[in-house]
Amino acid sequence: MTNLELSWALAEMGDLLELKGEEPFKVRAYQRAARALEHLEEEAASLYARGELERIPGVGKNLAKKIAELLETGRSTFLEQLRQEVPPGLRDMLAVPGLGAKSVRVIHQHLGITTLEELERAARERRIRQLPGMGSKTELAILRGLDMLKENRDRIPLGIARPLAQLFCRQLSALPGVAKVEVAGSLRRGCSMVGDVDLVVGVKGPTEVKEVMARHPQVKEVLLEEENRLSLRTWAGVKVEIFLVPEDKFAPAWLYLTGSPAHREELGRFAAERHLSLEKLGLPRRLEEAEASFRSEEEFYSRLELPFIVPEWREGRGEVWAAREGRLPALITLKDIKGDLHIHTRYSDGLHTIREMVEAARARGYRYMAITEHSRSLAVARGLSAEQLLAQREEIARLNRELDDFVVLSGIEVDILPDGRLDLEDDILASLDIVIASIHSGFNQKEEQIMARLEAAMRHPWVDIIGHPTGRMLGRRPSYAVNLERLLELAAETGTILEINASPDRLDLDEDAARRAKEYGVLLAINTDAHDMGRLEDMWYGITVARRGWLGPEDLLNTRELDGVLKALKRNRGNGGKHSAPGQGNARP
DNA sequence: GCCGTTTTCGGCCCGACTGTTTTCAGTCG
Repeated sequence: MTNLELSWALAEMGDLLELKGEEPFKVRAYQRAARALEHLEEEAASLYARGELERIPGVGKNLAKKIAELLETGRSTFLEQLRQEVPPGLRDMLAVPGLGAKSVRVIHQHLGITTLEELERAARERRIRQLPGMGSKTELAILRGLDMLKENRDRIPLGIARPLAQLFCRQLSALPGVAKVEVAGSLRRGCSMVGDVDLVVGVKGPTEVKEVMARHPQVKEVLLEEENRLSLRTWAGVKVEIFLVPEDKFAPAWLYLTGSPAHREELGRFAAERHLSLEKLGLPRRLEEAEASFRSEEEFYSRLELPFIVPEWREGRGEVWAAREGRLPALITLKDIKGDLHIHTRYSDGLHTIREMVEAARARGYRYMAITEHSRSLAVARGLSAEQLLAQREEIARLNRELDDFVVLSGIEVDILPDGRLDLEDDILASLDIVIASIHSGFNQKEEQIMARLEAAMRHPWVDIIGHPTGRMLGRRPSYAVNLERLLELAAETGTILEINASPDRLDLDEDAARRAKEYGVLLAINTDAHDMGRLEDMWYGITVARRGWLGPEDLLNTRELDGVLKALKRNRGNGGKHSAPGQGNARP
């Protein structure tokens, strides 16, 4: 059993315990362990083999036993018992914004409701408002929340779809008769939200792919089965489409299934101009018509005298002609990234120490990183006071004296308070190497107020970067009332860098905003906002956003060497290009 | 249920916001 599956199991136990009314700290212990497993460097199975499960942060004797059972048997008697005790639909109800475990319990106990459908009916029939502690507003909030869920139904964030796809790919690759497995569809194109997980399986001879997948422990039901196609739904509600193709037809099928349809249309128009037809070049009109016409996508594109167009660009936004005319940006890859400028550690709400995060960053080949904890007002994240921040700066200075091939920048993710002030004094901000300013409160303010806060931050002499500029949480929370054009205008005017927050929960700025930013000449930084070592890997998601936004390495801050990064910061340009000396209280630009 | 540079018990993530309420409970970040 993989770490991911263990994590899912523990998270489900946590949810079910919470629905049972267990004490919050116990529930949190399960959730914390689930998170730790999700991003563990090493497979839990090998830790188990060495008897070291309890080295996982948040895993003690009890959880180690439960994990061991899952690893040994693939099952958990505890989880199965919980599933018996708590109706499964209650867990779905937790996903309704505004509904927590307490309310779900009240609703279940009084009305016997166990599904989202029953919940909606009860709300429409005004039966929720009669329950203790609930009123008409709660009832309306539930209906609104259900609407939002429906909108997002069958839409999964990339960050959930991708690990699941990788898991299935690995397992399918190991089956006899399978030559090759790849992801296709919107997931391969790197869309932030995807409808389903499309997998293309190239087969050579008899295979049991369909049989194995139909009884896979992650699979809840088989939606459709055809000779060369299997459609599934997982327990987590993700739709998975598996397409079986003969090995020699793999490339055309993969190209076809990757899409997008708009890209295929654009290719068609481009081909027509040249009196060619896509079918004759080997791209089928329907999957069933795929022939063994080319062996790689590169080969197909070259038949059209085009350079290879990466999946992230295949959206029918003019990429074909741009490719032809050499107007596509240089392809950015993970190798272009020289450092990560938004990192949390145990000082605030991160999981690992500065040293551990540094080691993880060095292992990725980075040259630098910025430690940017939350500031004081974000108490939930144990935000740092000025004193704690200065102590941390000392530790960073000591570490830097030790390191000869890596630099740790001392920074902060300072809160932009509801009134537009920053959460730390100017002289503190001035003494740091880099300052990210972010909004974490007052999400419901009107556009005027939100923009006034962002403007104040961007005009602030010591704010270098605006973190997750729109505040959206994918599939969970819309952005606050940002006027994007005005934001970009201000960023350009003030020389403030905007973040592409690479956390798959956010992807903020998104690809469209990133593309607009480039037009405004605004510099962008891809930051992971990592709270543990494993999540440094989220850089991949940020790269995907950048590619889809047609950004090249030159449009980004952290593709530069450290010297170039420092020179691009507002604080080091406003005063004649001199780097600010820590603690000197530099003159304002 | 986890954890420990004062602890093997008693903390642990706190405060704003909202709605349902006459003083607070639940949710969320």
